[in-house]
Amino acid sequence: MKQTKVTLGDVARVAGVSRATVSLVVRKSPLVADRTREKVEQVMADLDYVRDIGAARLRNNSSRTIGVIVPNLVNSFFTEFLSGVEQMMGDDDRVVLLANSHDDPVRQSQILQRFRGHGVDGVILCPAEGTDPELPLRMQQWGLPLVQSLREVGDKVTDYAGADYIKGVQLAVRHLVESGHRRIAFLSVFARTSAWAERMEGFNRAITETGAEDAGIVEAELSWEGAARSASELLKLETSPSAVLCFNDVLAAGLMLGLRRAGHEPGRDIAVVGLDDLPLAELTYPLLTSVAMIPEEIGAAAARLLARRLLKPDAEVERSIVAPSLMIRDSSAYHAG
Amino acid sequence: MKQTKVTLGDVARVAGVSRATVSLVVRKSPLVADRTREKVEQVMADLDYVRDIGAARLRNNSSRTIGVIVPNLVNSFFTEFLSGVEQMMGDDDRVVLLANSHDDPVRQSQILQRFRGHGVDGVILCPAEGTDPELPLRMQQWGLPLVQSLREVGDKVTDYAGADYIKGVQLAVRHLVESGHRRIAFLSVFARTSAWAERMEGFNRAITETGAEDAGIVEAELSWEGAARSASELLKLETSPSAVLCFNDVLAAGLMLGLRRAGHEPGRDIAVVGLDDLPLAELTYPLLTSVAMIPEEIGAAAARLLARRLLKPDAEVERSIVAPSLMIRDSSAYHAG
DNA sequence: TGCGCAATTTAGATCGTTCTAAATAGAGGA
DNA sequence: TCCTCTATTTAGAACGATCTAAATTGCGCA
Repeated sequence: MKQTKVTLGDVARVAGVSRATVSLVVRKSPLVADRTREKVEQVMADLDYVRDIGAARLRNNSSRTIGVIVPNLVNSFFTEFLSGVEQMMGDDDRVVLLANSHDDPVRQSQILQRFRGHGVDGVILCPAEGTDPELPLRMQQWGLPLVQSLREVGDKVTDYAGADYIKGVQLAVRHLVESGHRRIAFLSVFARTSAWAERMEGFNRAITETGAEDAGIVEAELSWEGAARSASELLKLETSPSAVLCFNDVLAAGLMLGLRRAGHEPGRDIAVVGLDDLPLAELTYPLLTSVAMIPEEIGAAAARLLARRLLKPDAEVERSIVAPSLMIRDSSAYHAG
Repeated sequence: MKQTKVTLGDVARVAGVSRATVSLVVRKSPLVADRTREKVEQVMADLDYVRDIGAARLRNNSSRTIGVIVPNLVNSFFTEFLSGVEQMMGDDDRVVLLANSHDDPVRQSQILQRFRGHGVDGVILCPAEGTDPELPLRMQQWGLPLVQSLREVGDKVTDYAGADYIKGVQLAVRHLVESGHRRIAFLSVFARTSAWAERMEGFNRAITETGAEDAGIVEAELSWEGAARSASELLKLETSPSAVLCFNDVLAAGLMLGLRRAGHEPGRDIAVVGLDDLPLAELTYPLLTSVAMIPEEIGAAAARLLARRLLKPDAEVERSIVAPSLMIRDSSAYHAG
């Protein structure tokens, strides 16, 4: 049933050369004569030879495999990110080991151990909430190249690919202010990640810069249901905000739902702005004004950073920050009242 | 910089036993004495030993790695599916190699070759449109266990995990008919996959069964923009359908958008029903009536099937079909007129 | 004390590839 | 013809685990 695998040795025997020569052909070495190469390639095709990358790695330490750890696969932000990584790595003939930490640092370390055992060449990590800031150092000691993305722990000790949320939040707030809004609330999340800190920083800066009023910060669970439930809390704020900026589009969409349930029409009675510009921003009603972060591009950038790091392990640490752009739609209108 | 890796031999030397014994401990064999086991485990912890799974596979042919190929990562149906696979495999201490075929059979074969080279234990495949029906046989010849999921090529020659779209479509149509709709159109897609065939079959059966009128079939590109563009075509049907059943929720959401752009209010002037019940079904306006397929569960089922197949390579072919359930919301109302 | 038997442990070959160091071939020059 | 290069090719030892088959240990009992 299970026929024996075709190995280098088989190819060598049939082609009448040594294993070493076939190995050179496989790796496209210029050392081998054209006639020999052609012959060997012919035999490889005839026998349907597939090089065993695991065995190769044992000798030369490159598995052409990288690991990616994301905190969830539900938010399409992460899956688009993943798509970017996978695309770029595939073009480079590398393969992606995927894992989901569920935002749990313990699970995350288990995954890293597994990845180590599989001999991945490097890791792209969006660190789980509560990740030990020492993790990057530990990984350095393991000799495991690391690129952080979307979130970051430690003090800029690794390569990093992300979006400029400070700028992104500023764009959103400026737009609201320019549309006439003065009292702006922020619908945030419980999780204390660098992604959270960055948005908070952006919000505070933007409020100062524009002279608008910080109408209060409400925290919700990171799901549309959580956001919908928080609508009442937002409506109860004694500042009665005329606009709510949301941590991301999932929250924004959920909030619009909750507002409508509470009898307030988003985009008319109260403005809602999201962050990330997920595809769903164009499917909600009213269409959601959001700040595009292009996660696919961030993923591709992370992949590029890792590829570079693998090539030059001692290169200087680099950061790749994708610029945000505001997508004005219908949810952010201002109606005096 | 890169310190040498800790190997079985290192552990053996420090613990004062042979490599073979350490190997037995690693594999939790009952053959080894308790005292020895404890000692070895202590040393493994002290030295931070990580077993090299690639090297192990070379000898025993199990990489504890499986490959998953999906046709895209944008539709959240596939990412939830993926999430189910990853979850189940992770619990089983296996790792997932992820790849995106972009619905291109050529790319798909390249990926399969890569997977072969990496020595995956098996593959979960959602075949790209236009996949050669012989593929499963070829993979069998390679000795590469295969579970198909969500789509299928060949004549039920492999294990398969999917949803019952025939039943799902029937549920949707019956619901529409019971609500008073008589003229029902179907918004389909260009791609001719088994997933397409199944829905068509379901639609035809349901029309016959309920005695409703097949108001026409319109095909669109599989994206919300494509669906939005197709709205005018649907509105031009001389049957003037009172309800449109859509291939999936992405199309349904896009269609609602297109209808509104054309001045028709979905859920009032014309009913819209989706399939899959993606999270976005609860974020659209009006809330989208849809048929839940629980992709995460399908993914888990696919993983279970593959695990079983790896355990018993000669077991009979098995199919695991998740039952659909109708989620009635606001988009499917009937307003006489 | 010596033997049989089960419980542990182990030496050494092996998986498929790459690397090192050296061998061989071929071409041109003296 | 013989020698020196350069261009190709190769034998054999790695890599880190597992497997096989055999060796060792220890215990109970005659």
